[in-house]
Amino acid sequence: MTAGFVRVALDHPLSALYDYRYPASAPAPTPGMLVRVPFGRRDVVGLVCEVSTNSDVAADKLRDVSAVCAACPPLSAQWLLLAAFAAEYYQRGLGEVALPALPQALRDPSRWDRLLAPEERYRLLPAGRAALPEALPARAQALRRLAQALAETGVLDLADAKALHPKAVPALESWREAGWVDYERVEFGAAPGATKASNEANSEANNETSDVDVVQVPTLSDEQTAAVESIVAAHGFAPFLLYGVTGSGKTEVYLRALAALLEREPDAQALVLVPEINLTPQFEAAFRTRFAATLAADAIVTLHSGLAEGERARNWLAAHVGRARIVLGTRLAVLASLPRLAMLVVDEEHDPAYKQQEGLRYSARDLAVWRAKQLDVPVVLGSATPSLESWWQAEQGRYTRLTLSRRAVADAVLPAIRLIDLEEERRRGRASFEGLSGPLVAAMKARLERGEQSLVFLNRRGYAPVLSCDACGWVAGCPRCSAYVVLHKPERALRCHHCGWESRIPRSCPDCGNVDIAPMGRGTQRIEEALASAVPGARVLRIDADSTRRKGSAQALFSDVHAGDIDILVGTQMIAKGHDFQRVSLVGVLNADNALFSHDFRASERLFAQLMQVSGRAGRSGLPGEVMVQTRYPRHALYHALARHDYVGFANAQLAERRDAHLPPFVYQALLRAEGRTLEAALAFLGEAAQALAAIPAAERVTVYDAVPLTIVKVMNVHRAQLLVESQSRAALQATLRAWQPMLRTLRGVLRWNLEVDPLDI
DNA sequence: AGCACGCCGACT
DNA sequence: GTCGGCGTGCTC
Repeated sequence: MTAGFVRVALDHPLSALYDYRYPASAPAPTPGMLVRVPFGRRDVVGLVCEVSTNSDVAADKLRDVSAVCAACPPLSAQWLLLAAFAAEYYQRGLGEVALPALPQALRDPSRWDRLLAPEERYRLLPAGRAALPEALPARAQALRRLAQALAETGVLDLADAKALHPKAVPALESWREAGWVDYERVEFGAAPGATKASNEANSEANNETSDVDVVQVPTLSDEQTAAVESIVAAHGFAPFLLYGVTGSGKTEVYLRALAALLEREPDAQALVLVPEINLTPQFEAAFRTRFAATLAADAIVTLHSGLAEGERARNWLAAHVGRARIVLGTRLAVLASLPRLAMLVVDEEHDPAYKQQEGLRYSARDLAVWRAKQLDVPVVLGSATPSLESWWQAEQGRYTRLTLSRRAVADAVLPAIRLIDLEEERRRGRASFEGLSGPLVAAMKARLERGEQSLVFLNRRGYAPVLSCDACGWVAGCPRCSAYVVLHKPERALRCHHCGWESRIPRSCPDCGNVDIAPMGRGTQRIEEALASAVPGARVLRIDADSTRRKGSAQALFSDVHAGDIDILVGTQMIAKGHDFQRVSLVGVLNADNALFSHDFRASERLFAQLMQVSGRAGRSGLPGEVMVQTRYPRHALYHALARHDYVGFANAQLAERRDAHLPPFVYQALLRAEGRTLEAALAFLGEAAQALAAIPAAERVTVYDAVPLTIVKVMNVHRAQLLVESQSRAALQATLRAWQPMLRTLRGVLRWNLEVDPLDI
């Protein structure tokens, strides 16, 4: 006896939906429901996409839905359309898009009950915090454990309490009568981090995170006012490109526009995307402070991969049920379920971090624009250096451009940018020390004397990128990759940045026995070491992926900088983004030249954005800022534009070049990548793929390039090559790719392959 | 993607 | 004689 059939999407590479019988005893089926189904030999969670009274699948193959997640409201039809669009556009199966977009905890049926049940918990009140430690007899171990658990986080889940003490309930109830704790029952989906902030017992913890935000609301500049007014006045789909120089107060524009929206529409939700996890705490603090009076604390939630599974699921559910009004997150948040989404913001929209580089390779910025269009709502893309794609949209008038041309803080002007010609320094015999030129060292010393901070940017971590032998030319390479291994001095190791392989540093050359093997080139560790002697007395801190490996350590390191405990900060692009350093008045840029001559046509766009971004860290609070760029090509057009802060000139010149060279955004591209045991196998696969493509009718308007090895051909003993296809017509490219995939599946000889639409790295 | 089945080389 | 290598094929 069944009520009917459901077509279910599963996280599985085939695009097909799978039919299951739906039991009559279960609640009526609807699209968007989560179900547990048997699949092959295992049980998986699937998403109901269609409900039907019949099925074309043979009766002996059909199996039953084994459980229904009834407590979770179904995903909306609009969310299903978003998933379907992303699947189609990025050439994936619906299930491959929809299921990974859900929090992991929801994909585990054994956690459904706990996740979706109302949470019962006790909250420690200030009176209890003071009185409890005194009130408990020293012998009462179990009671003390309860009190301690309460004191740690301020709340204690009923289930956890029972695990700590068999008679926890009567104990907690007696504390409640004494006015020490409070009992609360929280509907599922509430965000615990958010409710915490509303409680005075935890207000200290809240203040700690808000050291960078300004509590009073700043006055807007004319340009900011105009930008806010345009956004607020928008109705329907309205894409804005908020082009604002670094420090011009783009965040303030977002805050005002969001405040106006949330006030006008009491149910509306907003999605705010930031490029990386490091930036969520400072945004969250700013948002919480600003909306403390108007929004319930649990109406602001964050979504990013740094959250624990449980918290991520609760935050996701808070958005899904509409309790969260503002969702602040990294790229994965663009796929959150937001039933009343009314505005989207993408901060630093040019940032490559918005592009997912594995699995479903989506652009969160592009999907944000799509969602805005689907829902007929405004979307604000903010950047000091917009992506050429977005800039071109604005040039054509498809996006409304809002310009903030001046820094927001009174007296804060854009920093002076000075190019230091390394060739000339050398010709004139001027002293340089370990890659730090004389003028840069002198400038850092001056900052140290004035009690100001310097920032040194070098996009290369480790001590030295190469270890080589002078005598025989041996170079330390990775045994598994076609790449040099990087010398890491503090860790006393050679490390491959592509596969993680590590070895001890050899004392002599393994080939010829020469003991004079020397590190070549410089990474952040070496610069950190050099700064200690170049600028005596300076407190130097390094921030890069190595120094922040431990969870949460990046936050701690950055707060040292904000607190003024650091004189010179050296680091990779991690230090370039978003941070509002108050005392930094000097930025030094080392070794940026290699990106000038990259074969990747986007390299100069990226470099320009990065240098503008890092330059923007200087002089934000009104101190005169200075940027020194060490280069061997001081006459390069990119540096010229940089020195004039001329994004517009740079962007228009780049666009002209792109147009002449038939490059994006004037063509649409896709990349087929293959991984084989040998390079020949990978290339052969791509060759056959190119032949197969020629047979597709829509491919008439598609250009296929020769298959080429990737720059790093071998990673983890796997050889990689790629094939670029492009077209002036997005539709033709899409149609071609769709017809191509089944052909690719019949080809053999390769370990793996994948298709990427709108690739960023070529 | 998992997870089976299946058909050939080096080991208790 | 088996343990196990990864090629091939299937999952409602």
